[in-house]
Amino acid sequence: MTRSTKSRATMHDVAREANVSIASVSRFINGQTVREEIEPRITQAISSLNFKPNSAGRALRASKTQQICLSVPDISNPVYQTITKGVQNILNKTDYRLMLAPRNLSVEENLALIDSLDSNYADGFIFLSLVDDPRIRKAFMKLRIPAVVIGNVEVHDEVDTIKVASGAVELALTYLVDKYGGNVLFLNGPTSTIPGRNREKGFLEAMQNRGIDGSKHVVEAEGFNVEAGLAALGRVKNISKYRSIICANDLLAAAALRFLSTLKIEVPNKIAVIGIDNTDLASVLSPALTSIDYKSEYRGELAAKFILERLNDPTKAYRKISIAPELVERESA
Amino acid sequence: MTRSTKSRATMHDVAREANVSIASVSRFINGQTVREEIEPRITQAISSLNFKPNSAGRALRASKTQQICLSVPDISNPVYQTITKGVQNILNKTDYRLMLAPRNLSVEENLALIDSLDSNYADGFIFLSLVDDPRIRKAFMKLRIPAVVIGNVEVHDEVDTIKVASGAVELALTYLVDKYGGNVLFLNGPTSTIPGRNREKGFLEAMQNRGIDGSKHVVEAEGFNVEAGLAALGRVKNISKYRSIICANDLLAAAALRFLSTLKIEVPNKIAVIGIDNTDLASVLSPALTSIDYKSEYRGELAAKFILERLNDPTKAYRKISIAPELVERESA
DNA sequence: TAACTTGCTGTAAACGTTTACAGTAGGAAG
DNA sequence: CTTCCTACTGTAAACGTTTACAGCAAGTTA
Repeated sequence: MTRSTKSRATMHDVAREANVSIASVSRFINGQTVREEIEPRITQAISSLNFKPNSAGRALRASKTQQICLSVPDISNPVYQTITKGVQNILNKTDYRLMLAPRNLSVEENLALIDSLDSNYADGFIFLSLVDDPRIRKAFMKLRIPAVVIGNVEVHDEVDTIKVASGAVELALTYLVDKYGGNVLFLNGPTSTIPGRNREKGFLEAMQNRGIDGSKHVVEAEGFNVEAGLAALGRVKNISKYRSIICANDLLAAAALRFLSTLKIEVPNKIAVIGIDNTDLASVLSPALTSIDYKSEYRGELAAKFILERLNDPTKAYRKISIAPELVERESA
Repeated sequence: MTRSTKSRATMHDVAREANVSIASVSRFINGQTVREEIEPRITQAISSLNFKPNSAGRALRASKTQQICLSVPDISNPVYQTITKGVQNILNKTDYRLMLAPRNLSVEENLALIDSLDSNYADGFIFLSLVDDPRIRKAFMKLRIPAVVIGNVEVHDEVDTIKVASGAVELALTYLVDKYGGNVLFLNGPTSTIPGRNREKGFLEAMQNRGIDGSKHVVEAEGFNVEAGLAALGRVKNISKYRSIICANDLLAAAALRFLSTLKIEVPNKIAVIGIDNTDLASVLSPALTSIDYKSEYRGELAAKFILERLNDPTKAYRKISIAPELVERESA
């Protein structure tokens, strides 16, 4: 059992076998009409030689790689998996391929990534970042391929952007206050990240609107993950004075559920918990997590659509989309 | 604010600016030694022209794309995310890029994927599949690039393979029987999949060894996910007669935890639960899930390493690795 | 009939690299 | 002095496509 070894057939071979010019073969493959008589000859030659067009040749000549680069900050966070899934949903229907950029990028690594896109290995770029930096802004200006930005990182105006409208925390707070009263703890992620800053701002404003100084009711985890969440909750003195907890993402909410379950504090009877993102995780946890839906799969789909549309028509006006978050009620609140 | 628009500098431009031949530029870029005098001239020209080598040109001439294609069946399953992460861990240290193939592939779509790899858009292929089929076997024979297979899908011998040694279920069963006695339910995924078949076989044999007919204690979910798991458990009559549940993966275990929590059956006091895969999910759930570690991140890393090593040295002997599963004790058992 | 138009064809020139090859300069060895 | 070697250089030919262009046959119009 040995793998076939003879070298690949090229378009020239197909042309010779079908007794037509290489140009006709190319045109046929790319869907242009050719003389009716030669069509079957080409088809036959292609299949008998098992010809597959060479991507590099195509890419070089046509300056199109048929690849889209997606950069997600952290593949361990289910929200990015869901976004990736959305992107795939769309790309898989086309003949574009998905390239996954490295994750966990520092500012410098982000710069290197954006820079490297100048090497023409992708036709479009979907960018997410937890961090914001003037240098990233600057690097984006030099980018020669169309880009879509998901999230609140600021770059220049000539990109499509997809944000989630502010007010997610307000939404959660309204729900909780109506149902359980005003005694609410906010479990945030690191404020060194964009979502951390925004969600904290959302919480403080929402509390402000109710005449409460929210800053005394915030605890900040060192990461958007379970471990950091548990550690942060451990620092809260007398947690049972709270009636509900808003968590800045679903992983932190999972931490809250574990923390409370360890203390035998019933959810939602004693303390209610609400997450943000509404990832797949929400319905996996027990009790199932009430969460603010950030429509991540949809945002991924939208990003992919925007890129494809712009590749089709580069003159299109740039779109700045804002998605409305929505509360999805399950068991935890 | 407008993106720079003039066309990219090529190696010719760099050569002209540095007043050397294009060959010298190429050699310098690829790390060969050049005359000491011209080195700074090239460096200077590259940075002043902001030159980045064109991937397509390189790929075409050198028949190397610097891309590895990874095919995972289902991005929603945390085990595949973890494998992906492992692959990234290794590739990100090199100048290879990661391509993510479409997910949820039927046999036909798998065939098309394997076939398409003939288009030279990737230098190597890491293959995982839930399904097995003689046609896949056949398609693999024609594959012209090195491949690594993760899992138990059978192809030809000229690939590196990474399996998990059988005995995972035996491991779980021994642990449970020792601790809680022999009253064990097995919550399996679909037996139309390779893991479903293997894990059921493992359970039946392990029970057999203890003189028990395991087949009466198996319930099969229609998918490896929470919803299917809940539905399957709903079909079990009088679940409280069991003292423990082995679940064929962590998602099914999450389903079990939710199911039991709804019925107010305490875990592990009344019924213990054990999962398989030991994904990130295990430590997110509450109670934290005891699970059989399949070392997915490591398997991903290994797969990437194998591919890279083979690309460096195609004559290397093919490796058939078997990883020993390991029980990781947490709270649920 | 002539002059256009339509619809297709093949030739040949790109696209931006890498690399085989021949050439050269300078030093070492005889 | 010649010969040989070492270490580098530039020229030019690939790699496999797409596509501008000119050519041609057949059909349409006047």
